[in-house]
Amino acid sequence: MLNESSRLDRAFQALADPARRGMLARLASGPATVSELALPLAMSLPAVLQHLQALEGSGLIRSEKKGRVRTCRLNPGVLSTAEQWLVDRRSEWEVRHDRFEEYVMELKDKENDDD
Amino acid sequence: MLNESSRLDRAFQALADPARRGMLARLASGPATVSELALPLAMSLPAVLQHLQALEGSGLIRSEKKGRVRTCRLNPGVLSTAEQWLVDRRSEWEVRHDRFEEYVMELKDKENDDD
DNA sequence: AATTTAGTTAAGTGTATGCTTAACTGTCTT
DNA sequence: AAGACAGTTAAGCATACACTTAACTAAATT
Repeated sequence: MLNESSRLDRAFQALADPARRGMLARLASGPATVSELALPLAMSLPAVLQHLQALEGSGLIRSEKKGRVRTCRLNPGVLSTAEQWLVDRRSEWEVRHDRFEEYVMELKDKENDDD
Repeated sequence: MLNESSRLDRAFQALADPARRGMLARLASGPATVSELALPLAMSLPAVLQHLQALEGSGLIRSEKKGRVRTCRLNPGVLSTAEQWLVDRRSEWEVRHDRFEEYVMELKDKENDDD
C-alpha cells in the first residue's frame, strides 16, 4: 500500500533536483520525448532515464511508448497534492500569526488606555 | 552565493522526509523546543538534531537558544517560495490544458455542423 | 540488408542521507 | 557542590542517490 506520507516523500524527493524540475517545467508547456527532455541537460541518456523513472515513480509524470519514441507528459494531480500540503501549513501558520498580531494590537490598545 | 535553484533543492529535499514534515506541521501551530519536536518521533535526539539542521539549512525554520533550551519556529518565506514554484507549473499546465479543451470543443462543433 | 536513431539495461563508483551509540558542554535545581 | 536536564559533537555504518561507460534491443531510413 502506498500511503499519503510516502507519496509526498517521493513527490518532494523528485522535486529536489534541478534537472527533474527542469523536466517538469518543460512538460508544463506540453508533452515531450525523452530526447527532447535530455537535450538541455549536460548528462548521459541513462542518467536522464533515471530521473524520468524518479518522476514517473512519484506520479508527477506519465509516459507511453509508440514505435521507438517515448512521450512524457505532466500528471498534475501529484503536483497539486504537494502544493496543498504547503498551502495547509502556511495558512495554519498565517491564522496563528494573524491572531498574534491581533493580540499585539490589543496590548497596544491597553497601553493607550493607560495614557 | 546561494541561487534560487539550490534554495529550492534544499527546501524540497528537506520536505521529502516524514519526520521533517511532522516537525513543520507542529511548528505551523506555534514555536516549539527541540525536546517537544523530538517527543513524537521514534528516534534518538542526535537524529532529531540532524533533521533540524536540514530544516534550518533550507531556511524553512529558524531557532534561537536561551539558557539551555532551543526554541524553533517556522519561517514561512521559503515555504511559499516552494509553493509558488508548484503553483506556477500547475497553472501553466492548466492554461495549456484549457486551450486543448477549447480545441476539442471546436472539433466537436465542426462535427455537429457536418450532421 | 545495412545503418542510423531512440531508448534501455547492467554494472560500477563516489558521495550524501539517516540513523546509531558514546562522550561531552553548559544550565538549572536541590 | 552534586545531580539532573537540554542539547550538542564525534565517529561509524548501512542504504540510497546521481552519475558513468559499455553493451544491447527494436524501429525507422537509406
